[in-house]
Amino acid sequence: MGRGKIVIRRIDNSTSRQVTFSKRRNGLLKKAKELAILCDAEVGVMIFSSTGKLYDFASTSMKSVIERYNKIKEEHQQPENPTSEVKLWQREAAVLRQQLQNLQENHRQMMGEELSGLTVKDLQNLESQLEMSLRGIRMKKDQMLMDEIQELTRKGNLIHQENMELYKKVYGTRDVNGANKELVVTNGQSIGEDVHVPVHLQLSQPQQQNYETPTRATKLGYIFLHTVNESY
Amino acid sequence: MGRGKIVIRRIDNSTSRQVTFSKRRNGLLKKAKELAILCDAEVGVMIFSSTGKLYDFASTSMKSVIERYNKIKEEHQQPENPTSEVKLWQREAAVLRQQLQNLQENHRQMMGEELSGLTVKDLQNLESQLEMSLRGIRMKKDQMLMDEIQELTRKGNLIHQENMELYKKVYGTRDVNGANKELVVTNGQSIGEDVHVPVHLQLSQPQQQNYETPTRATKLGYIFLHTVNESY
DNA sequence: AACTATTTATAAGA
DNA sequence: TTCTTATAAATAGTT
Repeated sequence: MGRGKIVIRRIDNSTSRQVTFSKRRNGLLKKAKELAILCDAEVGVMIFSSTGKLYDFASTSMKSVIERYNKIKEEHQQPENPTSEVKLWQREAAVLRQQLQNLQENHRQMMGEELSGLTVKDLQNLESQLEMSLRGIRMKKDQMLMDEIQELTRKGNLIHQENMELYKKVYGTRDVNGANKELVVTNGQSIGEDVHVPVHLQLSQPQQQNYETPTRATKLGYIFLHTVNESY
Repeated sequence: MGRGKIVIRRIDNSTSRQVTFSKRRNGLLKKAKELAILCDAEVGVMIFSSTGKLYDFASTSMKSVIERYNKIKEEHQQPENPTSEVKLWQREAAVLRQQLQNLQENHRQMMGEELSGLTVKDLQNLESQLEMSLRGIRMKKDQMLMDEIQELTRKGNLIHQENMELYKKVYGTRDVNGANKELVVTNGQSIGEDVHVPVHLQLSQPQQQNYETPTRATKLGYIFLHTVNESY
């Protein structure tokens, strides 16, 4: 229900994720309220953002909802005494510390450190993973550079057109072409209306399989041209 | 969002109320799931129908959600908690949570995910890092495979020598060489005292720069041999 | 924080 | 309950 369809998986971009969180959180809370009113139901909703902030709604009170929940589940939520609260936090810290250690070990392995415990199979998996990451990162980087080039080209064209307009205003339309050359050839190179000539930009280490017998091609005198996007 | 607009007030007709409850309850639970996945949030929803039946969803577990809820509520109830031990542990948990988040972000980037916030420079650094890691991991993997080959060769030689000894004991020293040939040529290939012939083992994707004009080399009839270690 | 083109949810009817 | 369908509502992408 938006400009485009989305798949339900974690949103990578952290800004988008936050924006979506804010929108959908409000939507969820609103719908919870409506359900409670329309259908005479007791509803409780608790939402913790990834930064740990709490957003909640309860049609009656959260205490009541939780108690009713526990009653149905036939469990007991002990009313915290100070001693058990410390223990709670200690357990929390222990869990976090464990997660941190696991992730750190994983991270070190991805950095090519601490490989001693691994089997050949593990190493191969790691290798594949890094190759995949590398491909993604290079693609992203190249795309950014290409976008920048396109943007610069666009701006160049705008300025060029502006110059044309200005020229006409100054000199009229007589002999536009002749005098124009001096204006547009500013940097020893003309900025075309739109650059369609493919440029070989070797932004990343090329993968060998992307080149079909380059030696033969060059031997035959071909000029080996391709756009960056075709490298992947 | 239906055939007609409705006002949010208790639905009088009990059948309609029941039908609407069923539809909207499913909708609410679905949206709760989506929010949790899309935005990496911890979400808990509890719904009691007017007949007292419970429907719930928790992205992690309801126990965890309720505990976290109580934890946060107590934090706010007693901002000046006299037991500083609790605060100590809370701070510890906060620090750990922050470290975990940082590492997770870093890890995702190394996995080629969540690259949207990065500059070209960041991406280049990431790329170099991964290339370095990859080199280390490949070296380690190849070393392990080489070690295994060496170990197998060593064992092969030991067995070979053992066979020689046994042969001597059985047949004495007469005509050792002649009869020996039949014994050692077990697998169509002799296990030498020590294998000094370099073997081309393409254990990893070769880097193009490691090959000096291979086409020319093969054309000239050279057999392109090198040990694995020379690939790096 | 608004805007809107789309998708999604759902009210009503069968 | 379940399906269908017209319409309201939510929201993804954009500005």
